[in-house]
Amino acid sequence: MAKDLLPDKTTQPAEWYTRVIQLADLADYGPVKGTMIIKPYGYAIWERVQAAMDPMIKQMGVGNAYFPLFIPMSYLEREKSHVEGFAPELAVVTHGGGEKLEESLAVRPTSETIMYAAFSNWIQSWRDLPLAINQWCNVVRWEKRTLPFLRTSEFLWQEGHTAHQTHEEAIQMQQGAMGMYATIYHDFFALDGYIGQKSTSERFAGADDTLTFEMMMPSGKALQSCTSHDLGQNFAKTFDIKFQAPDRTEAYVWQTSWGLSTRSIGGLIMAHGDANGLVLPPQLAPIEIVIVPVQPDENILEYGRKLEIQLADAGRRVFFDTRDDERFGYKLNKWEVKGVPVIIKLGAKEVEEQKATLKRRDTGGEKVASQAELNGHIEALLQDIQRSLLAKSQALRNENTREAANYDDFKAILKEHKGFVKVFWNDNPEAEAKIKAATKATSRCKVASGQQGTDFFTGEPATDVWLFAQSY
RNA sequence: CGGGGUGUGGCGCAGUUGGCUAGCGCGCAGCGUUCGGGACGCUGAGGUCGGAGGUUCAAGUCCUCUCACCCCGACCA
Repeated sequence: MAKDLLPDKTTQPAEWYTRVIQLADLADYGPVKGTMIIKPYGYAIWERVQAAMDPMIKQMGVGNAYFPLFIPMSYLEREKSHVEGFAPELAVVTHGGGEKLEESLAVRPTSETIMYAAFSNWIQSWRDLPLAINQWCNVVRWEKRTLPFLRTSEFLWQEGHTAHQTHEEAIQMQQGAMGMYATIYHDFFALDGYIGQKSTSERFAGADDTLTFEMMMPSGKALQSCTSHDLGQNFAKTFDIKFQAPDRTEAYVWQTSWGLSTRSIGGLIMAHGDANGLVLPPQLAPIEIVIVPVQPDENILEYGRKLEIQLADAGRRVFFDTRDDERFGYKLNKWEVKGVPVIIKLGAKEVEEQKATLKRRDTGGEKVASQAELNGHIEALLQDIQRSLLAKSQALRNENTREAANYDDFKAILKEHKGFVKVFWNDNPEAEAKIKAATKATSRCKVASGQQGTDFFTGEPATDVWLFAQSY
């Protein structure tokens, strides 16, 4: 086992995390603070995410486009709360071609403003709606404290931006996007969390309403894993995005925006990783199966090549590790740290019996399959790994969700366990600031409303149920 | 931005009250022996000590300035 190579995950989570990223060859640090070089193995995971999500985005009627990296400062300044939210973390270009620029340019922290200035020109009639654009790109937010994938100064994401005739249609889009994200997290990342609304102080700068997907990490901290915003008509009014309706009246559009970033990979590493390194869900694994020969023996190699072809023909992402300068044990550890879901061990025994020994990464369990049954076994095994990783994630979430009736309970739970604390609460920024100062926890999302209860902080009647947690 | 810490081959580190040619482990290259859970031997390549200035016969080591990075907080997908 590779245990010795890694710091302990529970007692040294930060060291474990950064070390796994290095050992699994996912990423390296860039020369500028907070930047990272995503290496081919790490980027391949992102490509799997893109391959899964891009068709879903298109299915929602959203087309891919590309908008410029540079945004005139005046654009950002048009929407007041938007610029207030992003100003502290902007990277600004002041010089170009050796000369000081007339107007400084922000490196996009998100693309609402530059897109909506264009939307304003593109939208005249109700026939131009809905307008639905997505872009896969990088954005820059000058973060004070950074960690690879989880919080980097530059990160990759997709951002969807839509404009609609009615508020109902916009809300449907907002919810549709969040539904897609939930599917991606469930079915591909094998991660579960809670979907809900953000509080006044946590919502996106410029949005009327923000939906979020909040996941629990093994450390007891929550990770905001993606968001989907109902922008109302805030940007429509500042960017003058109007259309003429069939009844000849003029109206502002209703807008949404939604994004999922490479932070998701950070969540994946934290949530599924173990003492031996990365554990990848098969759906996102660049390599699903690696075949490792016990010895560089020609009979074994020949048999391995046969299995490799057999699996590749069945559509599996398989890699046959034929390096002859690394020994068997070394290779096993190498691939385990990299989180490959299934390792096939091949030795003289397997060749003779025309079998294969399959070892699953998540549990470490082994079984033997004949060559004839191999494809079926692999298929079932990959599905089972995917399923049980999701179940594990759900169990972690459930075990770390506790209810508190009052502020004392609340503080006691956070102190003892961290995790999510479920409470009745009336959304109130001042109260939230006080709670945060005292406990480091903030509201993560509202998960229910229309119930009967008592605000855990003020003791007043409340109808909304919220989750609080410390967050990454 | 506040508190703490670290800068010496690719990585991890040692280097004493200043003293000779700056070491060790891992990794890397070549050759050989090995090969069912991180093998071993031999040979070899690779650093001018974060940077600048200073003290001294002599600086990795002392002084001044400076830069970078890491960890802990406040800000955040």
